[in-house]
Amino acid sequence: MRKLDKSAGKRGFGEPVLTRQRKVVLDVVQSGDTHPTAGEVFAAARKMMPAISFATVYNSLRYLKQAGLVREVAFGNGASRYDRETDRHDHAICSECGTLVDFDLPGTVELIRAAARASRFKAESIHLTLVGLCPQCRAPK
Amino acid sequence: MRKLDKSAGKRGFGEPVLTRQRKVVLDVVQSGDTHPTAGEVFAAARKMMPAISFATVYNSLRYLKQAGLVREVAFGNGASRYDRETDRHDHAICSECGTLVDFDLPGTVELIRAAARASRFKAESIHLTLVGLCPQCRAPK
DNA sequence: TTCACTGCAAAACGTTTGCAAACAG
DNA sequence: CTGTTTGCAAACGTTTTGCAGTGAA
Repeated sequence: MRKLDKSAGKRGFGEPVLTRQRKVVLDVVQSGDTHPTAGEVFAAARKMMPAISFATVYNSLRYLKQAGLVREVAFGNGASRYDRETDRHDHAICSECGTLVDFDLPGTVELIRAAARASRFKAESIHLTLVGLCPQCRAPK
Repeated sequence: MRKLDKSAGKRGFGEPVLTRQRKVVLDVVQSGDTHPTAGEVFAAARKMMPAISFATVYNSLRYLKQAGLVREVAFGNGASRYDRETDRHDHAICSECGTLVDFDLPGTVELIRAAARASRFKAESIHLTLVGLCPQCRAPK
């Protein structure tokens, strides 16, 4: 799925244009398995490039997302979080500490088919989120 | 009318109260199988009670949600939508027209167990959302 | 030069909150 | 009378946008 470039016709063959700032933003998202919010990405990016602006971080995240280099995880109406893992996967969020982790559930092909049947939709993607207690928070104190 | 849950701890005594405005808001949410946004609820509520304010609609929705009478469906960072169906169920959202429908997927007990195992979380609830084309949008015009 | 990208500030959007007045018990 | 709820407006957090200036092909 190389679905880049929605408007800027000129550019070569759908190759992502990684400017310095976009590279910084990408590095931040990829440099850990946390799922930073845009604000957190901004703070981290600023340490590498003090002049970068909030808008550029947002623009970059949007660009990287549509370029398929990061994934946005929008959960509730709070701040979106950004995920370096771009393949299909599921999320678990801790109801106590807010930790968000990726995991992979086998059998999603079957799942998506069952969901499509039950909803009568033509399936494009399926999103599965588990809410519960993360290993740390479930541990007895 | 249903018995309300008073276990909400915070307030000392006093039954949860369905005031006129809360009743109107509840009626709006329950009077269709659409999943209105807070703004849409506000618009509809105004027709029944022209003096009702935006803040009251929000406050009422929050109240009704925690009283277990409506369910909030927060999807992405857009506006939350409100669902009269309070039992566990899944959602399908149309990528073309935005239609949101409820459906029920059998086997979610097994699913939640598998997800808990894969994530090592202690499961509380699981949310499954299918993105695709609704029956209308998939149909040839 | 050209054209996309950056940075800034301000707008947009959905939601919450502070407060005085209205109201229910 | 006491405590809750309302309505208003203003504040809030997140994201987008308008626009002038920058910088790379």
